[in-house]
Amino acid sequence: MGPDEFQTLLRFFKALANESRLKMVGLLAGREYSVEELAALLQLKEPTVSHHLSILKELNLVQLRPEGNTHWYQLDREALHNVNRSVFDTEQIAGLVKDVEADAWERQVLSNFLSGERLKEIPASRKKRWVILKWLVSQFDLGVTYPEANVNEIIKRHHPDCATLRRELIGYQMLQREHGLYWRQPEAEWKFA
Amino acid sequence: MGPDEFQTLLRFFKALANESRLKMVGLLAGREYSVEELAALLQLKEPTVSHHLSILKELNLVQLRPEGNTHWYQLDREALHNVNRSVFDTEQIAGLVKDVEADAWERQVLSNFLSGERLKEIPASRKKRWVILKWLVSQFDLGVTYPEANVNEIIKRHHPDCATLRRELIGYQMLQREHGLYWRQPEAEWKFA
DNA sequence: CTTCTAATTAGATACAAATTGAAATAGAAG
DNA sequence: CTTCTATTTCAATTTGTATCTAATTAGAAG
Repeated sequence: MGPDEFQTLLRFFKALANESRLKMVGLLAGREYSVEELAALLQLKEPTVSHHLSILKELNLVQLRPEGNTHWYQLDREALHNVNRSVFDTEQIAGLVKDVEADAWERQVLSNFLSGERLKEIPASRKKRWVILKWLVSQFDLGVTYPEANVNEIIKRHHPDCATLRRELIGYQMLQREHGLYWRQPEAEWKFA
Repeated sequence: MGPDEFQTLLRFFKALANESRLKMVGLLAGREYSVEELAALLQLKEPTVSHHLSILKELNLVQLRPEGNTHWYQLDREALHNVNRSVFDTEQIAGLVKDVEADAWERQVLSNFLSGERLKEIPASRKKRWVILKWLVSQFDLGVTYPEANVNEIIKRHHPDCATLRRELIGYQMLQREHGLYWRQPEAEWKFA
């Protein structure tokens, strides 16, 4: 389900999210009504009813049968049923929002805490610290072993407190240490908890 | 389905008839999100997201799982499914509007053309004339035979043109005539066409 | 206890939609 | 052709809702 269908679905909900229109759908499910009759039943003026009917008509929810001056409207059950199926197949709901960028939040955290290559401060909350550390560890190359002095130097390019950040990287197992040598771990090995 | 359920249904449509909320439902169908994350993903401020979530929450469309300061929300598929069933069973839709008075239009026609017991004018359109004649024939008693002079007299209480009205009553077979005597027909015998 | 973080609530503003009276249109009737 | 009726279109008003900033609450961490 793509963005087009999302907009269609949205228009459908907007159409039925109105007391007068929802009542009209209920009435028209029973039998045909003219604009005049609907206006009387719903206590509205004809122009108002006509406006609502045009909205339902655009979505093919109602059908029009002209007879002289009178326009008879009735519900198109088939159209209603089609929308039903496409809406409430819960498997598809998740696909509605393909256009929402999945990592927007992480990019926002980065842009909040970074000033160019410089880390303005270390986030206090674990969730955000995680995002920053992911970025920080990407400054190291995979498959390369670094002596501690080298690690500190790289971190200091971005923030003065290299001790804390190094400890955090180890804690989340983004960086691994053995015999005073450090190397970057693949993402699968990181531990959030 | 009574008026309460109608209002619930209406609130449901209103809840989903909003681009931000519909996207949220789509996202939350996939996994849990915090308010902060949703705000970033949808490019909204946290208070706005909070407001939308409260609307979805009132309808039990989403569930809240607090964890420290973070509030994790996710979709309640069950609730969504329940609404689905109650909505699109088209047999029930007609019942939604029990509260709409079925004869509101006819009563309006009567009040437009009557001034007390007096008929202000004879409606030109067939639909409305039918309503007026139904009322007029109710002035006669069932099972009683009236001579023409008597019929005219009764009609003249409401409108001077008793000839036209008498002819119309006969035409629609609301009144029956034989050998100069008239009597009222039961409603089943009337002919609209 | 104080500080910080995430979420909610309150108040204000701006945008979108519902409703209506008046005017225009299309068809029926005289 | 003119008149009348039902509907629709148009313009203007009102109502309602989404969104924001600022202030408040509840929980965590120092």
